[in-house]
Amino acid sequence: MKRKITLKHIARELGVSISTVSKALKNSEEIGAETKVKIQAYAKLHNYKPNNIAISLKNKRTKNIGVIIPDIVHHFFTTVFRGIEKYANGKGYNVIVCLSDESFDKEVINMELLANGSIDGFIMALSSGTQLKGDYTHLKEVTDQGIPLVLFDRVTDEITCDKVVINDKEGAYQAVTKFIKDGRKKIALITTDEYISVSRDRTAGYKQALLDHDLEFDEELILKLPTMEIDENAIASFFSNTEVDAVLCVNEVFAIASMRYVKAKGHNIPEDISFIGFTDGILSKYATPGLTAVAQHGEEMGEIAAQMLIEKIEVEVEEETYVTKVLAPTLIERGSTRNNKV
Amino acid sequence: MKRKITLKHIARELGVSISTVSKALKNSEEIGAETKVKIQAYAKLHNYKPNNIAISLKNKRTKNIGVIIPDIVHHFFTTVFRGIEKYANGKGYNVIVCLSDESFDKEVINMELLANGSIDGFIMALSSGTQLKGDYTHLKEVTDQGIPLVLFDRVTDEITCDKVVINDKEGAYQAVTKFIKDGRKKIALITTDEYISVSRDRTAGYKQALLDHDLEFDEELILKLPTMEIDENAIASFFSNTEVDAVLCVNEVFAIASMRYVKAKGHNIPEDISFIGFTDGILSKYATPGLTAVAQHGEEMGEIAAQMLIEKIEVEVEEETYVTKVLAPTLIERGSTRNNKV
DNA sequence: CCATTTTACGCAAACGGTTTCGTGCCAGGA
DNA sequence: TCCTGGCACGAAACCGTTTGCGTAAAATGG
Repeated sequence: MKRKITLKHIARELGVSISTVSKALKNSEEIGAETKVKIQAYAKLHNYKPNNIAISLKNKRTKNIGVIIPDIVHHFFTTVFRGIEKYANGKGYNVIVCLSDESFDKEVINMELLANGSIDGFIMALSSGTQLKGDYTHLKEVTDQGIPLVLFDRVTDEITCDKVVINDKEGAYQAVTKFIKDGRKKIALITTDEYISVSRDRTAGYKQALLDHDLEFDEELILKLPTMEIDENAIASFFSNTEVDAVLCVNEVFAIASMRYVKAKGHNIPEDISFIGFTDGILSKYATPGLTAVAQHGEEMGEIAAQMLIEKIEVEVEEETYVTKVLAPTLIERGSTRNNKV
Repeated sequence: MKRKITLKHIARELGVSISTVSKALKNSEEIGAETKVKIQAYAKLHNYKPNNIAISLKNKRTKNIGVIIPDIVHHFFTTVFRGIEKYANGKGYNVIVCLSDESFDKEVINMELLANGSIDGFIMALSSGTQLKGDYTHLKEVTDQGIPLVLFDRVTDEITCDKVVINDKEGAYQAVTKFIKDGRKKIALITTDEYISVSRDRTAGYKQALLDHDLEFDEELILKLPTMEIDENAIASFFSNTEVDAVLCVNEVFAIASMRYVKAKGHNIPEDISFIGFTDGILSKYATPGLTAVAQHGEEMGEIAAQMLIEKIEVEVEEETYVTKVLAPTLIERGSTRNNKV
């Protein structure tokens, strides 16, 4: 077992001082050519690599960024993460991921742990627990310490920091407008509880589109599912009691589960009922028929978040400014809406 | 902006030495009750938290584990990651993720970077690039340095370390046996290139099951897709030229794409053709009909890998022993095979 | 040949902790 | 009064690097 070699080993072995070794390896002008060659050769031979931890301590820079997301199993977060990792890696940063599991407590614990020197900045999407509780002191503490923070997707106005979101209201608006253009009149919305910021915005877009096209807003046409898990019974009773010809869902799982139900009941998609779902993930793509979806551009969002964060980490300014970048959603048309290919 | 406070600050402020503060905060018996109370109160008031980096340098323990996987967007890797994160977090470890993107070079670079002190151990699944190249010197170097390593899913015999895999051969065997019991005779296999260890094992299980049930093995019934991306044309030409009544796919995307194609061609599933896919992911669950799948128990695999790794990190033994844990796959029956519910 | 500059390196502090080993002081015992 | 012991704390080494500064020895100049 060849343990890692340090400057000290090289110095002792070659009979020079540690600082000489350090300088020689940085090709400093201070060190004589002969000595440099000797030291560099020895270092290469023994595969010397400086210890990251020691360098971090010295520089107060870890080259790590912390990513805290509710869940990695959701396709959207996964794509965002990939964008973050890609950009960060290109800039020489590593990514530490913590899953909050939608829990306020886990979010707080993980942040505090990482904030004690392990990372140079955070990228995060708020857990539903945090949004429900409305308590953002853990974020405040982090920003107060001067640790850069970028929020994405699930954000809050309570915290002043860089943010990147898609225009959820606009996405819902586009979807509903598409339904209306296709002649739909009874447009339903399947969503989660209001405390999730994105659901709130999407509901607003839904209402706005109805209003703008002189359709009545009807509470009966909205189904709120309290959890991300599929409640088959709730879906069944909703469709039995409500007459609809189009359904907008705030995520693709809701959409796929609903499509499955109405297909089983003998309805045709998109002839009888159209569907649009948020999140253009793998399910939308491979569903039969393909699910028309509001693409959230997760990977791009991740790259932008990472770019904003690293910018804040690396450049010193006397007066910080914060921006909220709003990405435009894109409607990807597939077979679950009228007049389209499979 | 309240910068992080250090022992030095507290010491200076309270007129004691740094070591006194350190000991007081650890509730050492050496320090007088009065002084301890005073120091602890001050620390709490100013929210003192020790710097992780400094502790890492001192202890030569980072409490970080490195996870290197080919891609996070694949459901299987995602679930494994969740298992790892869950277990590791419970043990006070953070997880640094690097994506190799199926590339040998990225895998090597990321490993070398992390190996220089950033992590206490690695958990990884080999990239296809690495398996294709068959070069494992970067793994060897890591283990030679005494850094614990656990491989999962995509493993190699060339490296001596802990491993956790599912019995891929057995999974394929079970699937094919299921087909045969259902009366299928022309059983196809859609797979990737042989250099991926899991594909090789699954192909072996497929062949073995045919042999054991006196069915002829026919090369024509195997479709090899060179990349993970779906090649619609290859699928179309395969099904046009080959008569099959059952299809085993080495991942769910292949299965879903194939099902879609044969459905579009007017065949009924499972009446005319049955399907089974590996990876029991979200697609299998929400497909219509549901895809019968070989569950790989990713989350469990992740937990076990993390457990094995942390065990190796934390306990010192004079003679290391390595085990390969083989998990049993489970066939999850859904509507894509005969005699079953939707 | 002596003074000055340059070369080539070492010392030591610093990053933020932990921990071992002293050490000054006070109390108690003889 | 002197010695001993324990209490309460401080000094310093250490983890692995970086870097400003000091300084011998060599080179240069006059």
